Amino acid sequence: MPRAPRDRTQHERILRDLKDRIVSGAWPPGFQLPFELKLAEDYGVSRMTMNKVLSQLTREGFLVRRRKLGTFVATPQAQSAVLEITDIESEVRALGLDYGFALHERAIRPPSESERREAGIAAAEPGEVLFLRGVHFAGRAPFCLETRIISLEAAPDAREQDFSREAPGRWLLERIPWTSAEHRIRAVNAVGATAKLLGLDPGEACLEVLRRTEIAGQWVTLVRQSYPGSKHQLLAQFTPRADAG
Amino acid sequence: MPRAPRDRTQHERILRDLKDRIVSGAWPPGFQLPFELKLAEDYGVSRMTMNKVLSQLTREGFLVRRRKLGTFVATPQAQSAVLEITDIESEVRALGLDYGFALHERAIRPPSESERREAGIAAAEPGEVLFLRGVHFAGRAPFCLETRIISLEAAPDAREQDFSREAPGRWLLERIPWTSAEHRIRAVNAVGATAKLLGLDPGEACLEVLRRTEIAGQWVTLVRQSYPGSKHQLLAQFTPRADAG
DNA sequence: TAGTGGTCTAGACCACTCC
DNA sequence: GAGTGGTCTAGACCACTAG
Repeated sequence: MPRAPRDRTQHERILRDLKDRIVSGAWPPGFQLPFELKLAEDYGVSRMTMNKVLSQLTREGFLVRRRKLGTFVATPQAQSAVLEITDIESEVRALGLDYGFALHERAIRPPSESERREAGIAAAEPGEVLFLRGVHFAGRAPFCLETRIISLEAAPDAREQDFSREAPGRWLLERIPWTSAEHRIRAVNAVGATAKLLGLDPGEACLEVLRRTEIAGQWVTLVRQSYPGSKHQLLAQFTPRADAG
Repeated sequence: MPRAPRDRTQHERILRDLKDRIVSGAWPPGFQLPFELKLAEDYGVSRMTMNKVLSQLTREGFLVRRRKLGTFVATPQAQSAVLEITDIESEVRALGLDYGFALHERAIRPPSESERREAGIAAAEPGEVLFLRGVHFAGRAPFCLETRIISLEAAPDAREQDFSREAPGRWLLERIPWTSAEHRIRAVNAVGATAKLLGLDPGEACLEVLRRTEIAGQWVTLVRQSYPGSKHQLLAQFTPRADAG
């Protein structure tokens, strides 16, 4: 056939076709596909186009390719979920609620011992950090308690910034290009100030997200966000696998 | 220059170079790149190779491309973390601990109302599900309480399977190719059977992961995993953005 | 209408790996 | 050595969109 009838592009149509065969089980794990050149002929495209499709399916984890041996349907192993975490203001507004932020503490000081450890700051580094603590509101209800330190070396402009109304997360997001970060997610019992600021009874379960962001190996910010456990849940959407990048 | 000296491939070398410029801030958000053809000439490659690089950076969220206008450095917005979730046995063994699984309940029955709702089973569907509840052990300590239902339509072999020793997660993972799934992560206070099976005092915080897996639109399994909050945390590694797939 | 990105081709050379 | 995937080229046409 010379050309596809109603598909957007050639490789899209082939991609869909191959995925269908794999997820339907018609091509089970371990199945050997025809060789690249043969597939290209079968689908009536050039080898380059076929290669594009097969490369993408390999990146996505559907296929395994080995020189001289051929192309095989992969055995599913690791599952990678993509956890989308927008800034909290967007999250609250997406719920159709008014958003607000109230700053409770602000200080410029050297990082504490535990902060050094968690942010990965070398003991030799003499710099100061901007410490912030505040509450995000959804409507009139506390939505999230945020405790954060910001590297004044990575973000010197933060020193002059007034975060009494604007949450630091979005401010940073718009200015600092981050390259990597790390999440730790755990459940804790709310105690003391955390419980009080979130309007919880002591002992209620909280979802705690600890995020460390860095740019090119240097830490930018370390933030701990506590959500009332009963009122919040993180959503993660699965994809077959992350690409190698 | 006719050819690169010591880089694996042309597009790898260009990819690295462009990423460096973006994350270093030399090309800030909003910066307009030279046109594709110009870049290809500058780097001494064909337009196809250059396009491959620019397409990948666009998929990864570093760039935004618009016909007629040009190519621009993207403003970072949504952060997507890749949450790697291996099966629990691997997780436990990675900690250097012995792994064990103990099945507490097993039943074949129609899904309950709430299970229907959470798994997305149409009321019309008459099928039965395999219900399982068991505890994963790390050494002698309870590591995770798992409550699961499996679609006997999607996985008919599960009916004959004895899960008294082997956890159903890995069994499924090796047999059923999944196409998508969804996570809900929240914190709850342990009560009743959950607390007892995990060896917790009532009221202690638990991390609860609810996962729904499907293949080609049909649900396969719905599982609720409860971890003692104080002893477990999820780790998520950041990447700049997920590709569109 | 003109210029950009989006896609595709036919052919080529190389690298790896099994035989 | 032979056959596979990995990469690259030079050129082409198309689709979208700003002006």
